[in-house]
Amino acid sequence: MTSPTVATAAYERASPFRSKAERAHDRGQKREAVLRAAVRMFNARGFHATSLDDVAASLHISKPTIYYYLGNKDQVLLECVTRGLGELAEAAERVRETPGTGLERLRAFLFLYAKVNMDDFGRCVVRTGDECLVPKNAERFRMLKRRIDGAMRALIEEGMADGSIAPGDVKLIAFTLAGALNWPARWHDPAGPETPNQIAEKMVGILTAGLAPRPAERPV
Amino acid sequence: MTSPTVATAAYERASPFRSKAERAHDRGQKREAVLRAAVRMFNARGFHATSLDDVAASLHISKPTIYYYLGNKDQVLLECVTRGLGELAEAAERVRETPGTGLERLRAFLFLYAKVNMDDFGRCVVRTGDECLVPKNAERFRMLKRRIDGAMRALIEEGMADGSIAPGDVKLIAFTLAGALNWPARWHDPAGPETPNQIAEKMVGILTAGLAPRPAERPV
DNA sequence: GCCAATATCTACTGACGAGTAGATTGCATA
DNA sequence: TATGCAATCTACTCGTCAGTAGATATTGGC
Repeated sequence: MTSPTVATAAYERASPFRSKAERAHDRGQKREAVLRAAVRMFNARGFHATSLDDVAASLHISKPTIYYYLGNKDQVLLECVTRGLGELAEAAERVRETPGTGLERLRAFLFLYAKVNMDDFGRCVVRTGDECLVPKNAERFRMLKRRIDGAMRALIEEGMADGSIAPGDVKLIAFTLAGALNWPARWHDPAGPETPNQIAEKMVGILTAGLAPRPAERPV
Repeated sequence: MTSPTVATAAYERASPFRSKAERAHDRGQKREAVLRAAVRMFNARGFHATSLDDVAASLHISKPTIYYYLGNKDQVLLECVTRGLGELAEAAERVRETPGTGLERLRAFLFLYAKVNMDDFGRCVVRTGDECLVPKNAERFRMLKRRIDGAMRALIEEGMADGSIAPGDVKLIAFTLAGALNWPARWHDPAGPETPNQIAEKMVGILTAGLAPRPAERPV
């Protein structure tokens, strides 16, 4: 954690005296470590059941250090969910450049969406209710979630327009897909046998195809 | 709440003196009211963020009265989720007598499952994590959930066996379906325009058919 | 009219946990 | 080498809340 990782000459790298840039980098690393410890514990025990003393203890530091790096408990949670939602927004961004039909693009998004939800910050988004945050932060949280939902609906509409998705209630379809792909945030065990990739792939397949069997592809 | 509802002669019914049965009935009603108030508040604010003092205040009673009727906070929560899981078990039971293909029977179950999840106790099941309960109760909670999951998987397997459901990973299909149908516990607003019946119906349709359009039914 | 059971309250204890004050240490640069 | 900034700690305050002790009606049965 204290070893410099920015590009420096060898003799500098061995020196115990850190440059300004190195110290800033260190600081960033520590901030990151604190955030990660917090989100893991929030996910494992729930936000209200997690005390900042516990989080601090897991890193062998004291509570004021958390306040030094991240601020109060509410800000910690806000940053966690903002990270998660940022990852989802990035997924939406990446899909914007994906070619293909509406369905193909939606599938690409759903796949990334599912994977984020099996990661620390994504899981936190799913597991956190508005009621955990103070009103001002909760408003921001809702706003960011609405944006993701909007991206998903846009893809669904696109698919309906080009005929690659069957017509239907767009809002309810979005909620159904989101619900199905959020759920792994509750049950997925990173130590389990199946990787997030495999799970995401299969789930997207199930949602695309539906339960009822499809007639075999007919040659044209 | 104090009016007797068991069958009694008219003069008895007007009497301010209640019979043993009537008093027992009253007591049951009160117990029920306390449980309902608790589950509503748990759902609205989360378990940890809800104090029993708040629950008591919402009924214009005092905290010890809750202990008198229901026991400690953990027991209250356990009873809430046990109720919800009881409703789901009842749904599974009812489907056992439903005729039809595996898919038809599964659809019937999913429909009831979705509706329970938009009800007070069902919502509580979804919103409650194992980590909210003391270990002993959490174990019981998990066991009851496993039973519901087992019922769903059995129906899926039945459908695969009779060809009404496309073959696939049974466990993951069950999780996908459960996730999608659990999600309304988070977003559904009973005061909203759509009834639980309508929502449940549409969601089951989406999951059965899948996103991709199906070729029009071909006449044999 | 008295006893026991039922139902409910007020008023407390004890623990836990968020958040802060202020001291301390160590490095960095003038 | 003195000064100031960065990083971290110990030791508190204060509020909240689960859970309890024990008092106080009310009422039914004898």
